[in-house]
Amino acid sequence: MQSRTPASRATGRPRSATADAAILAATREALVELGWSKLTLGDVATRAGVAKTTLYRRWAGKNELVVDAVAELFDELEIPNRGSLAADIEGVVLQFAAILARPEARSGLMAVLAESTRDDALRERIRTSIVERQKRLVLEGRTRAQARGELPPESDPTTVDLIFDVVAGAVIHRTLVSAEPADEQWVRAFTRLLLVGLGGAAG
Amino acid sequence: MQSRTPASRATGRPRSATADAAILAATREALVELGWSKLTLGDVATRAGVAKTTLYRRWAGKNELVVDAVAELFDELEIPNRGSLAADIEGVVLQFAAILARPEARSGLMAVLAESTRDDALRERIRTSIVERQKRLVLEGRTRAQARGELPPESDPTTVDLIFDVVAGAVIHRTLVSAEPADEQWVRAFTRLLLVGLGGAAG
DNA sequence: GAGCTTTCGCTACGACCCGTAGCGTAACTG
DNA sequence: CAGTTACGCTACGGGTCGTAGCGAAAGCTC
Repeated sequence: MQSRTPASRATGRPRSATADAAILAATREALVELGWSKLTLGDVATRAGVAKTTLYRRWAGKNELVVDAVAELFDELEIPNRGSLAADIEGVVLQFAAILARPEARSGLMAVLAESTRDDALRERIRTSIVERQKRLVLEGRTRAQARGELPPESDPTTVDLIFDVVAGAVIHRTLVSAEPADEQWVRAFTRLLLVGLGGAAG
Repeated sequence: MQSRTPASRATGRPRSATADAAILAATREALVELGWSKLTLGDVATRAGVAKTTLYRRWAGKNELVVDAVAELFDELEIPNRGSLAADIEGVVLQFAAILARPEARSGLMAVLAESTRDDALRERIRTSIVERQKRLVLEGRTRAQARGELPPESDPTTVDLIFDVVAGAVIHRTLVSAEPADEQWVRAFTRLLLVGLGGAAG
């Protein structure tokens, strides 16, 4: 998850785990107060109570640091078992929306995504530490729905990717671009659209 | 569209329209070569062949400049009339994906969106100059589909916003986060999902 | 404990970019 | 012509970057 040397040496003074947590927390705090562009590593170091050099020993730069700081926010996501596919979708989308409503997630996530368009290593870091880990939610929801008979037992792997892009993309666009809350009403309408399509929904 | 004084004065030396175009083109060029974070206004000025002070007289900062530079890319969007709602959607989504495939759109758009989470004026600038102008495509497509009898003649205004978030969000997430091309195959699958929903599509 | 290794906090540094001020010149109006 | 505004250029203080060097601290092995 971090950029330390692959095999941790058995000898010498070990790195402080407390410092790691303090730095990541300070990064999120700075994201809230300053946003991405005005966030400086020197400021983060001061907030965390560590030296600037300590920070540079662990992370290559601002991008990598913010990815790790933001990734922790998404670890709490779980898909609830509410008895129906529609209810399960609504539940997980609301959780996702709640995370994106937090300012440290908003500015941090979009900024590192922007940087990742020009940095393949960074994009891979984002994919493995944030994006790909949440696809399990789609897989789990589909498995449950198939067991209930709500979805055909087919299993095209590209369909999972499509659904993930649609769900995550819609929520992100709603909250970060349109800047409107993804509240219960919106989530219900979105879930209905996702399940029955434009033809079945109110046009 | 730019940050000049509201009423252009009748007296004095007029601002060079050539310089405007050169600066915006230079900004896109710099976005391609350097990306957002390494783009400097001094460099843009040099590329455009103007003085740095000239640039600061017209734009308040990097954010506003990039918004204008990127906004021009989206003006070419049109929804084609292909005879069916599905074909119309596929056509406009492919156009949208083609724009997002360009590096100057990728890094520029995401970066200003990230900044807009902490700057209300910037978000409003993005909404009026980029986002809101493309909602006409959804409205136009729906009107056509209703005339063809493909959609009920209802007209819930929030549905348009929902569809826009779903379409734009999915394409953006596919191209910028998943980093996979929104090619014809993907667009066809997405359109089918949008029209008939999860129940009708292959699960 | 002694000795080794690595991390830590601290200071200092050159390099770069920021955003603005000041100046003389260019372009356009009445 | 005078008046007004934009332009190119130079220069500046202020801030951040990322790194180097130092002595001290914190572990591990013997």
